[in-house]
Amino acid sequence: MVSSKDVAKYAGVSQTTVSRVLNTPELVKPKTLKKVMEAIEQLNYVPNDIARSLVQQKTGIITLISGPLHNPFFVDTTTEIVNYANARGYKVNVYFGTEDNLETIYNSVLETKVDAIILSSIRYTDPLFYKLEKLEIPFIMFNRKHQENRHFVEIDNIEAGYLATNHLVTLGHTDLCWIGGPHEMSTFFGRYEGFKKALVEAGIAINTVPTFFTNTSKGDIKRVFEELLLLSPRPTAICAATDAIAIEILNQCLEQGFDIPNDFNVIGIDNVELSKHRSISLTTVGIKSEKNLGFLAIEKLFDVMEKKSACIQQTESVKLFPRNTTGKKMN
Amino acid sequence: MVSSKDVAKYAGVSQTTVSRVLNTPELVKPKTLKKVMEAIEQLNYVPNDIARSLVQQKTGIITLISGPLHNPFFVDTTTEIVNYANARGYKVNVYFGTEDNLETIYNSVLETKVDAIILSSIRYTDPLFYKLEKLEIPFIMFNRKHQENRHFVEIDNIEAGYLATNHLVTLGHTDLCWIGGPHEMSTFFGRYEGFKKALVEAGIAINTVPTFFTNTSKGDIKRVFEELLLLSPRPTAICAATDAIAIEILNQCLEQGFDIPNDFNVIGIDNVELSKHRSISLTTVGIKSEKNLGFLAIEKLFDVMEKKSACIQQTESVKLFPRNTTGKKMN
DNA sequence: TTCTGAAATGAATACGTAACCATTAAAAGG
DNA sequence: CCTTTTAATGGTTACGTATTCATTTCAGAA
Repeated sequence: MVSSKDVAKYAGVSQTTVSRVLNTPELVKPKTLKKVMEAIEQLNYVPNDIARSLVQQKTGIITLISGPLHNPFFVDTTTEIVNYANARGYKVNVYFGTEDNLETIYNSVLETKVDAIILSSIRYTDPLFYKLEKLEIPFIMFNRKHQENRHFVEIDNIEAGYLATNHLVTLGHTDLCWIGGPHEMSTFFGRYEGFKKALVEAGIAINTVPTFFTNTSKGDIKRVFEELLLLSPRPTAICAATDAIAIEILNQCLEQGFDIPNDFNVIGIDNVELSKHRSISLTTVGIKSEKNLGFLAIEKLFDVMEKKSACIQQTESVKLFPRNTTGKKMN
Repeated sequence: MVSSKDVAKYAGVSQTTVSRVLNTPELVKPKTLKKVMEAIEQLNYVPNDIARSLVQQKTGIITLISGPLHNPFFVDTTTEIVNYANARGYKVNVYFGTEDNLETIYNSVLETKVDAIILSSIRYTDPLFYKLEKLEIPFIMFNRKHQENRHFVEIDNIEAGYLATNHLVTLGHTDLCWIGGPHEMSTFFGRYEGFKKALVEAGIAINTVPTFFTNTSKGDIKRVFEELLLLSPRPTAICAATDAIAIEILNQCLEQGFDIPNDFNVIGIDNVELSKHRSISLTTVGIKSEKNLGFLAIEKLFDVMEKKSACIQQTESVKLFPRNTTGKKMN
């Protein structure tokens, strides 16, 4: 491998000068500059970014721990995060966390020198949070947040759950049901709180309403839907905690020959890009901002990296996006 | 930052011994081992992977240059590639290439020390290929290939185009049309060749068949669809070069109030996960293997990294996946 | 007890760069 | 022409690890 020393020797200058040519060319005489540039060209020299990282104590890498891409929410956020970071000259180490591999990922990440970390997969009481704080590098959580209430960008989950549920109530549904995920995640917890709040307001007794707290894999949701079909009275409206769940419920409904929204109303939360596709056209609740949560988070993360902010605590307001999976209840 | 030297001092041993504790613990006396382990614990020492990379000349990083995730094909492949590499202990630097940023990405990648590169965005005559060969690190292209015909995993694009077209012909369609992308990409080129081959066999004159070669952004496809609606005779069957195109065509059809498959038959190529969703249920042609192209490629890349293979040249066979966007032509 | 070989440890160095400090060359001022 | 600045360059070191080679320690055999 050809190093800056080789270039220096070839050009008849010191390694220091070669370094200067690359980093502060205005400090080197035009004639020497040319000489060195030619040597670089001749020898096909490429600076070693690892060595640079070592001496500068900065890697130019950001770690992203995302949820899996079969959840369309993470398709949207990963896109924004990676593209934004790249545009700012950073590389992005991407991980897709699931139940199984999360511990492994955390260990790997904690042993890797990076300039910042952005993650979504954290649980409300996750000990990882404290390890991240110990690392003393900027980090931010998007979507989910931690009980310590620091370093996060989220949507107003309670309001989101409330708006979604309220929409169904307003359409005349009284037989609702809830399909959510584990309450160790702040998103599922908050959205369910909103669900209950809307039920109370509507005068519906919470204990009469079927609720499912499930893992969010296809198989799990399929099982939930099968259970749901056995309920009596059968719900006419399904409130899903995320678009990902809602979209898989749609899949199951169609699979079984049901008609949406006539047999079931379905509403989600997140307003993912895919929900806008005319084949899906999912009614949902999502962030008011034009930018998605991933974008907002990475933007804020850079603020922290540049010391413009110290600690991010941001909750974005939400609104309803009515589409074709919900409609006035027929009798 | 606490280094192995600090640990050494604290434990009263040499830095060499600390290094041994981490890498070859069987070579160090149990008593010393314990002493050092405790020091590591006490000082909260984490090895610096950058320094390690520098001395070992290997980074544990693989670069992935993928297409954008709004193309569902890359959702599937990115998932497999990242997860496989992670499982094998590698980190993955992810880039999403588009027309605009590809040059920038290439430059960044060429200046970054990594252990291997996997990419899909290459053009048939892309000079990048030669630069990659010069780097002398393992690399592989998936989906698209380069004119040099080395280092790739692809599907049989000609056969794919042929099967898709033939399916429409068999259903009784005579007014076909083709929507593809720029022919500098081997995928689009090959699939169109298959399209023509099937037309010839069906006795349809190629010059009577409308063809669109477009960029694959939503806006571009919308424009194409609007043009298509003005054609006379209006095509009854649309052959899209990729599922991504097909799915956006579906979106446009529904947007305009058309019914699928009655007003238009639509077929894609790639058999992406999303095409299986019941709301989409896209007829398509895809790889016969259970594994997707991304998985096959990353697997092969590891073979190369481990010197099990020198140069990959793999073309996977394909088959038809009939679903609900095509059907017998009604009169 | 002494010798021999293996086991355990340490000292020095390399990896390739940027940064700091020292030095030389050139330009400006009297 | 000499002095004083300023521009341009070079020598040396630090970053934190793994590796190579040399040295010490120790157990077992003679």
